[in-house]
Amino acid sequence: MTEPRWLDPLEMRIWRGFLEASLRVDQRLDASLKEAAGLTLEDYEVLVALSESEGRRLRMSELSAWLLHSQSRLSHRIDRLERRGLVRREKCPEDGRGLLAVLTDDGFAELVAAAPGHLGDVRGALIDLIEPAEREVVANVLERIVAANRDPDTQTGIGQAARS
Amino acid sequence: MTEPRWLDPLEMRIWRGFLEASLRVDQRLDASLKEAAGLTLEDYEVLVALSESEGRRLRMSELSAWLLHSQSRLSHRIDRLERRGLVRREKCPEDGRGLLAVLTDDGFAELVAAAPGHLGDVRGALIDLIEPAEREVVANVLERIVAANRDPDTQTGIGQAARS
DNA sequence: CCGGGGTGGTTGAAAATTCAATAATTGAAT
DNA sequence: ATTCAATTATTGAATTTTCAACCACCCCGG
Repeated sequence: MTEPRWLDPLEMRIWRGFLEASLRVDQRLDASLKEAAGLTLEDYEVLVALSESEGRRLRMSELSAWLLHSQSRLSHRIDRLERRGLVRREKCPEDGRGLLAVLTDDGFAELVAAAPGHLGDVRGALIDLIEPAEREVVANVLERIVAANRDPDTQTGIGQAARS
Repeated sequence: MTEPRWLDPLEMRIWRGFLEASLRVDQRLDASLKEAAGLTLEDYEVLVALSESEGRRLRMSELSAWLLHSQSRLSHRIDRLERRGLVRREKCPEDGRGLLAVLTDDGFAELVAAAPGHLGDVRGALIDLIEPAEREVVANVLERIVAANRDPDTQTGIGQAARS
């Protein structure tokens, strides 16, 4: 109950900026992708993950972990992509419980068609806005944030972990 | 049309880091807030916006613009908050079309109760991870990103924005 | 071989979001 | 006054996400 240390102006700029930048970049990329290719940014990420994997296939559980989504959410999403013919499910040979999401040729083709435009959006919305001299700092900060917020919840003194 | 310039390793670290950091920070704050106060991060943002406004009230349209949400989405969200008694609607005296979302005393109390814990989370998940020497750069970059992705018009010229 | 405990994934219903259509009001032009 | 276009917000249906229950299979100990 002690008086919390409030955010000073610089900290507030970072916090608000982070929140708004995330939203805006996401909204812009999503809208652009949807209009140009009929794909959600999430759909696109699914296709990317599969296309970069051995045999263009991935276990459902690995894919959901990579996407930072629940298995249920992924399952429904794959349903929709499968209905559109961009992905199909295959039984996992090594583990009878498992399923593989496999990128179809159609799916790969849609990815290839969408990629250049999307790449341009990523540059326009984010990358080209960061000066070369700033890039190393930004990359390091982002990676530190990712690491600190990775699942192993028992994070280093999060200041207020003592509140079951 | 031309061969797209792919992302180099540093650019890729930034892009991936940005995407993952956004998701992780959001998920963590949302989970923490939900557990500690029964509020979504979005609910919380609604209460904050109202609490900081004249008379703790705001036009629906202003609120939705501030939150970067559609009016429909806000309307449904206010339905839920109103059902819980944290917010109520009032007719706008100056414009018969308008409605004001007004923060109730209960709503303000919940905000006050949730704020210290949330503030700690924001520090733990984001602010404290950025070295003092890095902060100015980070704030500037984020604000540049926000500005470049603000609604005005679809800066279709993906190549690059205005070169000053 | 059999029985548990744990993992991988799906399912369906509930909750939230999006999308298109609608109603009410304003401001401006006729 | 009256009409017309634009603005404000809500509504309900379709889509998507979340949540909890569930099934099938793996692994391991008896």
